[in-house]
Amino acid sequence: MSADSPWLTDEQQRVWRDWLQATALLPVALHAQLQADSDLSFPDFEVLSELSEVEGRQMRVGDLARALQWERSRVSHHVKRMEARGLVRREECASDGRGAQVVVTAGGRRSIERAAPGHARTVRRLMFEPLSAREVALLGEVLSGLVSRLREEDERPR
Amino acid sequence: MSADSPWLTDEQQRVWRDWLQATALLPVALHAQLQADSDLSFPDFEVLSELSEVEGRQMRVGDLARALQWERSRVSHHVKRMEARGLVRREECASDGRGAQVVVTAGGRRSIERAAPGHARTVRRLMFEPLSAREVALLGEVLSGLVSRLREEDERPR
DNA sequence: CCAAGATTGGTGATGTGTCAATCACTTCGC
DNA sequence: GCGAAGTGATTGACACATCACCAATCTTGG
Repeated sequence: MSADSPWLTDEQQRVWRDWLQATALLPVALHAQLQADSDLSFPDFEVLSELSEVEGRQMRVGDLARALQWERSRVSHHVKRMEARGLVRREECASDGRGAQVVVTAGGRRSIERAAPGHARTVRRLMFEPLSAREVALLGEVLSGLVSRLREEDERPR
Repeated sequence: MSADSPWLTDEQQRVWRDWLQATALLPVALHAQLQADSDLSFPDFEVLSELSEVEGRQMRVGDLARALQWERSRVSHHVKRMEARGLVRREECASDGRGAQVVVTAGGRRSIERAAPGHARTVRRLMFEPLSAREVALLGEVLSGLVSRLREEDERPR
């Protein structure tokens, strides 16, 4: 698979491997930190972060899905598990009978407050502090280009 | 969570979001391409790639795990599923009674041969071709630094 | 008003990944 | 040789993600 078709140059090959490695290992590191400081998984943390940023610490399922860029059903499943662990609560929505509000519980709030500082520190330590300002800027450009290509790709009728 | 503790600068915030986005969307794009050309998932593809590179297209479970940097049990589960779909076969190992060889079947070989060119094209198109040589080089440096920090992190007694 | 269609959220099935435990075999120290 | 420890691989339980589908509700054109 390396000689027959034009695969990747050696350098590209190295970069690609490192990309795969990094994208595999970073979640592991973040998960480990979250577990050390709290009982949250990374997805739990994302949900609670999003909810914590709004007035009342609650949000409709669909809005949460849009904010996180998750599928609705993923939110639904995940919220169910989080509810079972007492991190959030579901409430009926007054204005729309179909709707559901996801509300952070006191326990959920405690968890994310315990987890957040270490999480921030870990992201900074692993990802940003070792980079120069120029590197951060360039990485940003590369990633934002990549993201926009990936979004097009995603929209694309197949 | 943004004002109280020193979280991330606005720029870092943006880069971080794009990182998360990119690492979420790229697998989706690769998966879509693989499904279009073959019946393989990305992990299937990784397994078959690794196996295809060695003499006899077969490997011990543990060696496969090391090559892919997967947990043994992940390999075991995954190989079982692939075996059910006729992509690989397990064989007893002659030299070590505990061991098992994972062998690519004819069907597995057909699948990866159908999938590989499109996969390579997709990686190049999305990841590399839009980047300048300098960007590739810099991305490479950033990633390899990140990977080595993550590896240390992973070793670290906790 | 009301039937048709869209939207919201949830469910079950399936595939995937981790962890802890287990089983079978090998190796090592005596 | 032989028991203890180590190693290779599998398993089961669970967390997570996606997909296809469904029920309830809302909205809208006639």
